[in-house]
Amino acid sequence: MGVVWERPEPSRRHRPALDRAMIVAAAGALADAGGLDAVTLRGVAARLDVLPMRLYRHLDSWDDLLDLLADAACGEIELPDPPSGDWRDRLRALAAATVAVARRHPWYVPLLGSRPPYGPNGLAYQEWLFAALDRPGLAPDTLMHAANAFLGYLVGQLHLELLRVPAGATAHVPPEEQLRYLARAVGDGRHPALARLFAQGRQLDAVEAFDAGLEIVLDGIAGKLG
Amino acid sequence: MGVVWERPEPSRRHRPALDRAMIVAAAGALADAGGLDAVTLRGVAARLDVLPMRLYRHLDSWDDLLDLLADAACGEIELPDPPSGDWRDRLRALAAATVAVARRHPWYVPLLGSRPPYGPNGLAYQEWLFAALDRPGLAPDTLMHAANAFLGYLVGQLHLELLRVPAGATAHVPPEEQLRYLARAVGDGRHPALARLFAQGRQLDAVEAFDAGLEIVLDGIAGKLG
DNA sequence: ACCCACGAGATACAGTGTATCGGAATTGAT
DNA sequence: ATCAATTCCGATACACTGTATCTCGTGGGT
Repeated sequence: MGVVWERPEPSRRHRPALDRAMIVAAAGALADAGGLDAVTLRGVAARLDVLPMRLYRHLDSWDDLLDLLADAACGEIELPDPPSGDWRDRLRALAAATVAVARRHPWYVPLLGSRPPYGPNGLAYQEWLFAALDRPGLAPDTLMHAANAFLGYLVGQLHLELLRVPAGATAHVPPEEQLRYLARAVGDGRHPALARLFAQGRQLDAVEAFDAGLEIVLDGIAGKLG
Repeated sequence: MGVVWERPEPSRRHRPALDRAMIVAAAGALADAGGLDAVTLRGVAARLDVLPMRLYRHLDSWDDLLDLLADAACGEIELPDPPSGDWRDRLRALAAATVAVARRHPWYVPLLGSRPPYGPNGLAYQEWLFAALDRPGLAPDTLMHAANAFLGYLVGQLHLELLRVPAGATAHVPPEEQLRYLARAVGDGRHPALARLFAQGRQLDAVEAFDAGLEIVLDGIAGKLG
């Protein structure tokens, strides 16, 4: 146990108070640096210069941290206040604010699709969305369906976007080889439609694809809202 | 090391040949039983009555198994051959076949959103989708945007669906308490739109929500396809 | 001034995916 | 048919996860 003299002074009690916000901030920083895999209990604790088990004083479990992290990212989404324009403009603004955060924090995307959006920021987000679509006399079902289509597209497209850019986030397979494989696989004669597109050589730009899809969804919603 | 006599006879060589298909099948069975978390290298090996490291003869890494699993699930999606009806009918059929598999194998949803869809079945799926939308004279960009909107909605909505049904898949929080929390949180006066919907008491049915959203997206696509 | 209870600290455990290494079994060649 | 070579199985070990538990030093209440 060591002798008294060389034991560090118990200057505790003045330690930085360590609250949930600090923990989430540390986790977010780790995620920004190394992706979701990089955020680990011991990692967060180390970044806060604290022993791992101390985090359990503020978290019930690891999943709690993911929920907090997701809601924190959601809180970074800038909801225009007051909302302006017609519902199309408002939804466009909401989508833009959301993708901005998702592209800044790619780790937010899997969380967005896997954690219940019931934190304070998640609720505020939903409130804003429903308020943006609602209008006197609108049938509740129509409202929910429109909001759902919007959210569904948003979440899915963000996932797809993430799948495209590294073109194989799984391993250290160089994107170039991935392309060669695709060319080979698609050119086997049994994928004429894909081969045609592939021959076109037109790479699908992420932001263009997102915007075009969004307009499609908005058009569809417009059909229901009248 | 034990004596020779009590060492089991080396009757090997007649062992079941253990190929990728068996491994994927075992993994799928585990996932069906206990979710994606239940499929683990040692678990799969145990189910095949094989030592864990033997799987590495057929897999380069753990991620490989997830890719194989995703593509296997994708292969379960029944693509009507030949495709029939107009493009709307075809896309509806494709969506229906996809959700059928996703609801049968909930573990497929996260894979769908996180693994590149470039396996043989994934490519076949995409080929079918593009072929279903394509027509002579259609601009390639329009084709891609339509397919993208469709896929984006599909992937996202399936994720949302998964988020709704357990209403908190994260922990053993009883759905009832989750509801009580929501009622409290939404009724704080700062969420009037949500509160209104909540008061309506109308629960969002999964299949109804999916179908309604799909029609919205299809309407939007129709606007682009003319 | 005493006691008690709370929280920090360390260690330990059951898991995960993966690397490595010795030896057995199968294959190919002489 | 015998020997050499190669393949691949079996086991152990490692680094890493999240988490439980147990022991104290410490601070605050009476």
